Amino acid sequence: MDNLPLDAETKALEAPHDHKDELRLWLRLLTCTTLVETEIRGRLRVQFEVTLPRFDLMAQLEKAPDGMALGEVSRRMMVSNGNVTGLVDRLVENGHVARRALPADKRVQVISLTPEGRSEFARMAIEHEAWIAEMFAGVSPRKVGMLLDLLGDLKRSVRKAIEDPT
Amino acid sequence: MDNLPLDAETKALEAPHDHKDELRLWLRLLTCTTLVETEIRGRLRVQFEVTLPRFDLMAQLEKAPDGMALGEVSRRMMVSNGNVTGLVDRLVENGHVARRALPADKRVQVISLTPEGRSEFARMAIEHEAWIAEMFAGVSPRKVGMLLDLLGDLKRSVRKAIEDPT
DNA sequence: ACAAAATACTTTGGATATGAACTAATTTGG
DNA sequence: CCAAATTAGTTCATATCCAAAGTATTTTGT
Repeated sequence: MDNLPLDAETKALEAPHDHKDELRLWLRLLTCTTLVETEIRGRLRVQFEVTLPRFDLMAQLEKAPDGMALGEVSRRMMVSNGNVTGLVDRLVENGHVARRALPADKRVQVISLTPEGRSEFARMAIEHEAWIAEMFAGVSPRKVGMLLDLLGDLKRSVRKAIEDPT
Repeated sequence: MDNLPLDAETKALEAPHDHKDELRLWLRLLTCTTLVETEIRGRLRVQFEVTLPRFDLMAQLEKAPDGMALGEVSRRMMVSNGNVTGLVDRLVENGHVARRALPADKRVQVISLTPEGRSEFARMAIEHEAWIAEMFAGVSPRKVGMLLDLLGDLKRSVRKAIEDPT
């Protein structure tokens, strides 16, 4: 009934683990993200009367002083084009963002922070960084470094699985 | 102009790092989560015509054979009460979930999977686990274990920061 | 007992989000 | 050149999502 040696060898070679740990890891990753995101969302709303998606969009623009095409924003934020259109509409309306058509290619809308948007973002970004530091304070710098590395591996793995036809 | 020894000691004692790594870690965490979430959402839609929030809710109910109060679902999913109300409405409508009032406390709505909901979820859960395994395949089991530990630390740190008045 | 506080959920109004269909502008192939 | 394909955004319908206000029910304090 039992031919243990063969089984053991098969086991060792074929790495039979059942992926429960991977599933647990995914759920834990999601929990961490949701916890941080919910807290940040609330603080941004209370202290700056801004939503998280708007803050994220402004953060993208801060890194591009010469402005950025909507499609580029959409790719970087990993959200749909239609989503960005609406987000930008509201940010233009409240004066944080300016949009201009590119003369060379009239399909392209380039957006950038207005001076008011830039200074408002600067205020928010300082607080935002402090909030993250506070929430991550219980993890040593060494462990933060390890997490950066390991999540880098994870990111590569996920991207590969998504892009490859398999 | 420079009293280096003092500065150096102060530096060492007061942990002078500037939290840039923590910020990078947060952004990387968010990227990983978004990548996985977007892919899972798409596959659930194409292969099972179900949305991710509905899948998540059904996953909660699967773990509670005797049903669960709406508030408990809301807490576990970390979403608002009103959100759950609408989600359950639609899941009841399509026959995956049943709701009943608790006789002992008429405020409480207990929901549970219907037989159809349970078998449909079983089909989806098998695929779902395989998708995660596929996406995480590039990370060794050892690193998966390390990530589980480190994200456990992170989760505790974030929870502490959120709950404590500081 | 019973008014006040707390609890469980629903409703409401507004902001995200998506995918698909659509419009306008540019590139490409022949 | 110019029709066909591509590209960049917008619009549309629908589904989340939240915070705040509202409703019904139960518990509490006295």
